[in-house]
Amino acid sequence: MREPIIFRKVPNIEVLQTCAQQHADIDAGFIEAFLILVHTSSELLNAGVEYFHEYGTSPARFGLMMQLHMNKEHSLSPSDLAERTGVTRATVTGLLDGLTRDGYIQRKPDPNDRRSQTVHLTAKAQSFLDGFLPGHFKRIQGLMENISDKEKKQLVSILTKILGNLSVLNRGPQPLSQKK
Amino acid sequence: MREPIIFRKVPNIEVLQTCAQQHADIDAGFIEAFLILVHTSSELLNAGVEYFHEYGTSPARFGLMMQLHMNKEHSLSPSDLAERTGVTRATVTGLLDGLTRDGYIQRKPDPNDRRSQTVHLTAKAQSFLDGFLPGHFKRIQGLMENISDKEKKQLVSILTKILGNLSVLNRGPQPLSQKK
DNA sequence: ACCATATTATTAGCCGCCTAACTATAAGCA
DNA sequence: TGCTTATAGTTAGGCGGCTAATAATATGGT
Repeated sequence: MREPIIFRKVPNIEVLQTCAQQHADIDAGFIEAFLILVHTSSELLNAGVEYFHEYGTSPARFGLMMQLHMNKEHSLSPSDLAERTGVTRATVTGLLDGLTRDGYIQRKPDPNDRRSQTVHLTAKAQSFLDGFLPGHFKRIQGLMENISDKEKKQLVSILTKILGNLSVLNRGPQPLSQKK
Repeated sequence: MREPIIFRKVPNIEVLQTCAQQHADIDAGFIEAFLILVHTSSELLNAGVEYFHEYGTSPARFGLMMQLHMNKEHSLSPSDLAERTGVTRATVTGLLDGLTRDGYIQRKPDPNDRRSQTVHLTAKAQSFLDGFLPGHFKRIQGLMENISDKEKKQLVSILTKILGNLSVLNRGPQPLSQKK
């Protein structure tokens, strides 16, 4: 089976780099580090997709089920799920359709708000998660465990710095009045 | 505009972690580092998607155009493009359809092999790339440039280690005979 | 020279993501 | 009270991934 691609294998790791070299004032080292970062993560995610697939599910579905699983009441509204997993409500609708069809969740009308619903895990989903989670965590741990504590700290610190750059860049030159 | 999501915002950064704590023999620190890695990269990619979008293109289309741009003959077959960008030929067909429709590339029959084609950048694509590339590289550099050389090396070394773990895991217990 | 096999591009259909538009309901205010 | 505005979920349609199947053409072995 071909590995799924989350975000281009690597956006042209050598190509981009060769090209970068033709531009003065660009340090190819930065570009390289960036590409390796993106590449590694994309490989991790691709492998994850395959792993989920072997267990008959997907990252998207798993995300929803985990949110329900971890919630006190074991139920949330579709809007909540969208908010917590970071996708649109439209996307959640589609995913819930599939999960319902396959018997992992159930939608019930919300007694307090007739626009709204509550989503519940079925017994099938519960037992799926019980079987799936230990291996899932072990797998992730296996991917990281020859990383020393010191390296772990370095990694987190560097990544945090990069994330910071991103949000500076995003919030960029903000409009002065943020009208509400 | 809502930020696009490449791979779930973060696969439930606290949720997964809280849950991991309930499993003995799992070090939540590893899970955390993993999630931050994936999260950072996903944010970088999401921001990238937006940036490409502002310029009327997408990472996928950019990838193809770059391959053509960097190639000596300034042309490649769809199969080659698929191979180099790491997506299926079917995906390339679709992307080329769009790029053709919008006037960035042209398909020509391959004189040597009647199954095959050669894909060429148009003048429009050339001038698009000329205008786009410098800012593109500068943007990436801006995301990385408060990372010291030492940190850059640490980052690359750690990521390489993780990549290594992945390929060990993938090639896992290999069948003894690799039948061609 | 021929037939089996491989390769090229395309198609059809699914998934997960998006935006935009719609319906129904709730909430807030004049 | 009734009108306006906001919110919940769905739908429709597009994009970029994928697999599997297809037609046309090359290639290789006997």
